Amino acid sequence: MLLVNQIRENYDQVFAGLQKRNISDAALLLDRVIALDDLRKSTQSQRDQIQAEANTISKQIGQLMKEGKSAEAQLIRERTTEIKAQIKELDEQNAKAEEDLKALLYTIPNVPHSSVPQGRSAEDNEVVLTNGTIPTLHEGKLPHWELIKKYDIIDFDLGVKITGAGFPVYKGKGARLQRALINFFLDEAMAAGYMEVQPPILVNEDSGYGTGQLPDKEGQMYFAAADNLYLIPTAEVPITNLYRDIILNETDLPVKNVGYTPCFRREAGSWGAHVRGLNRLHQFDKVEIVQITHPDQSYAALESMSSYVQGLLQKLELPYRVLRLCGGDMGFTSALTYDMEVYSAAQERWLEVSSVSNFETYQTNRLKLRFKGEDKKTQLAHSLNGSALALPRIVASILENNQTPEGILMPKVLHSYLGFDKI
RNA sequence: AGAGAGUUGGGUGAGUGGCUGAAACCAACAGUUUGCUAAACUGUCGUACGGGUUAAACUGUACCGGGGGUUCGAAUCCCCCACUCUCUGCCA
Repeated sequence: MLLVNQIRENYDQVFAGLQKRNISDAALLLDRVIALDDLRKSTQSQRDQIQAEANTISKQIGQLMKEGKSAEAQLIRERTTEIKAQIKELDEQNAKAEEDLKALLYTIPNVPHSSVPQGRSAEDNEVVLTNGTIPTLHEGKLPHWELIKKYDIIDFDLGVKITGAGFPVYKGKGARLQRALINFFLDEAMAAGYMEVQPPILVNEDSGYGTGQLPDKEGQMYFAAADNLYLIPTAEVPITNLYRDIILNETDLPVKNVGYTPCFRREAGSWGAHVRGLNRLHQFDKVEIVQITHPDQSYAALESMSSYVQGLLQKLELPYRVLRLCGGDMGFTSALTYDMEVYSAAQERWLEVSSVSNFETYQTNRLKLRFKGEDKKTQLAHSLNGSALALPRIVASILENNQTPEGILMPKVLHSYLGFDKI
C-alpha cells in the first residue's frame, strides 16, 4: 500500500498517477487519507500524554507503598480511575482511526510510473517492440488443442475425470516438454545470477496480505479451509514473502531469486471464447523471477528482467512483442509493467506469457521489507517480479508455430533437455 | 491425532507484580593498543508511531509469539489462539 508520507509529500504526483488509473474521485480519497492520518496522530498523541501521566502516578504509588504511606497512595489512586476511562476511550478512537486508514489505503492502487501511458483497457497498451518472424504455416494447420489430441500429448478429458475442467494431464512427450521447459528456465535463471528456491505452494493469510492478493482477491485463490491456507496463484507470493518482516543489509541487495511452482487460479467467471486449450487453466506451471533492490536500482533491474525474459523467447525462437501496460490495464500493485506476448500462429493471436513489474515500495510497505544502509537508516526496499516463463501458452505457441505435416519440430535449445527433436 | 514442555532483543539466555526496554555472555560495529593478524581494553549496539531540530542532540508512548482480561502498575497472574519441541500413534 501507499505510504501516507508519500501522499503528503508528493500529493500532486500521487493525484496525477491515480488519474492515470482513471480513478475519478482521487482527490477525495487522498484528502480522506490525510484527514484520517491527522485524526490518528492527534488521538495517539493525546493518548500518549495521558498514559505518561498515568505512568507517573503508578510510579508514585509504588514509591509510597514502599515507604509505607498507604493512605497517601490510596488518595492518588482515586485519580487513576478517571484517567483509565479517558485512555480507554482514546484507545478506541485511535484504533478506529488506524483501522479506517488502513482499510482506505488498501483500496488505493500503486502510483504509475511517469512512463506509463494513459488508457482505459488493453487496447491502449503501448507496443514497445516486436521481434521475430511470424511463421507461414502449411495448409491444414491446426490450433494446439487439436495438435495435442493428434499427437496424444495432453489430455483434458482425463483431467476432467481426475479433477475438473482446466486441469490437464500431460502425457509422454507432452510431459517431457513440460519438464524440459522448467529445467531450461531454471538453468537460464541461475546462469543470470538468480538463486533457486523451492517454496511451499500453500501459504497463510499473512503472506496473502503481504503481496496484495488479500484482502480483495481471495475469490481468485483456492482455499484449504480446514487449515486456513491458500494455494498460490503465483510463486511471487511465497518467494516475495520469504523477505517479509526483514531488514536486509544494503550489501545484500539486489536479492535475486528464481523458483518453479505450479500455480492455481480459480478464474471465477472468466470462461468464454479465447480460453480454449492451454490458453487459460486452473493449474499451470511457471518459473518466476523475483528481485529485491535498492530504490535507486529498481528501474534498471526492471529493464534487465525484461531483456532477460526476451532472451528466453529468442532462444525458444518464438515471435514476440513487448507491451508497456497503460494505467487502466496495469495490476493494482504495480508501478510499471511490461507484458511479453508470443504469437501463436494457428490461433493467429498474441498470447501473454510473461508480466514483469516493478512494485516500488507498494509491496515492501506491507511486507515491512527494509534494508539498512551505510548511514544506519532503515528504508523500504523495492520489489519486482516477472514470469520467466509461464508454460502453457509457451507450449501452445511452440506446438502451433512449429507444426509441419511430418510432425512438430522442437526448438534447438530444448533438444538436450528433451532427448528428442520432434513430436 | 493424544499427552507434556516451551515461545524474551541478531544469537545463547536471566528474569514470577513496581527500581526491567529488559541482566549476562556471544556476534556485529567504532576506537585504543599493535610491524601485520590475534588477544586485551573502551564505547556503540532493537523496532514502530509522535514531539523536537536545517540535520542531530533530546524527548513521549508502545512493543518480551498474537489477541483479550485482572491490577494504580504485567515479560511476570488469568483466558483464548497460533507456532515450536519431546514422547506415543500414523505416514512418503
